[in-house]
Amino acid sequence: MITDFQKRVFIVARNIPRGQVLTYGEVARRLGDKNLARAVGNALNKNRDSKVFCHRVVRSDGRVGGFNSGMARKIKLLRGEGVKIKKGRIISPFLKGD
DNA sequence: AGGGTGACCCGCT
DNA sequence: CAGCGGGCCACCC
Repeated sequence: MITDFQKRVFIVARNIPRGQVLTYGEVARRLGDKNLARAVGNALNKNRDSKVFCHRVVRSDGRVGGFNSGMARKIKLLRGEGVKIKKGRIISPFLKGD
């Protein structure tokens, strides 16, 4: 059973353009509350059917974060979209590790 | 109703 | 860079 909250998270994740990433915190901000970041991860984790785009959601410190199907897979998907990942860190001007 | 969990975030040391 | 601690939230016993 998917909750209304999970639905909103899913919608935001789906709207992330290919080759681009958003942090859990940014997703939370889009939902209205910065502090939802933790709950966002929780939601994505439960939504196993949506594993297709949830890989575009990463941590604010530049690390990829987790993935229900394994983060190795997550990194592969991101690389496949042209996202640069160096030593486990995503290269993006929006993230700390740039 | 109350406590535990987790794909988090921020600040400080 | 690596820990630690506190805060926040939805969800599941």
